[in-house]
Amino acid sequence: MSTTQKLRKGLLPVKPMRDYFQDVYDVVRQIPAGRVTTYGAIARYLSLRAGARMVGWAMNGSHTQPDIPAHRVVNRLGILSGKHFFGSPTAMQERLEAEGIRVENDQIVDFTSVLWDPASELTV
DNA sequence: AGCTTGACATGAT
DNA sequence: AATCATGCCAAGC
Repeated sequence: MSTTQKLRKGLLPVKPMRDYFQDVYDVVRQIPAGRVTTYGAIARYLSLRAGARMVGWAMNGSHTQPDIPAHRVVNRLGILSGKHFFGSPTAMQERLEAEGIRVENDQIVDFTSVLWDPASELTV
């Protein structure tokens, strides 16, 4: 059970806020290559009251953690909203394409078929 | 010590 | 159907 989930159930007295950043990273790390997920999906899976925006904020710190495939997280429309935060404007797209995901005009082609929803794919 | 601003999402208009 | 408005919470200013 994640730290956030424990907190929600009252199993933890307080939640150091950085911790749900870790939860987010843990989920992101589990995204299979060639699949993507959304900020909202992660937020829902972790029962984050904070919502999707905080997931995005969490990802802001992901560059410190090397093993985070941040390029596999996009917004609910399949748009590469975070590409601006990669080294080059095309880095995110190139990484996705390297995994077999087609990207057209900053948007993932056939988005729904590559979508990986942790709530349904990751057994809870 | 407020006020604005987000790698978002959803409900209301 | 397509905007507009709001919730969420942390940081920057």
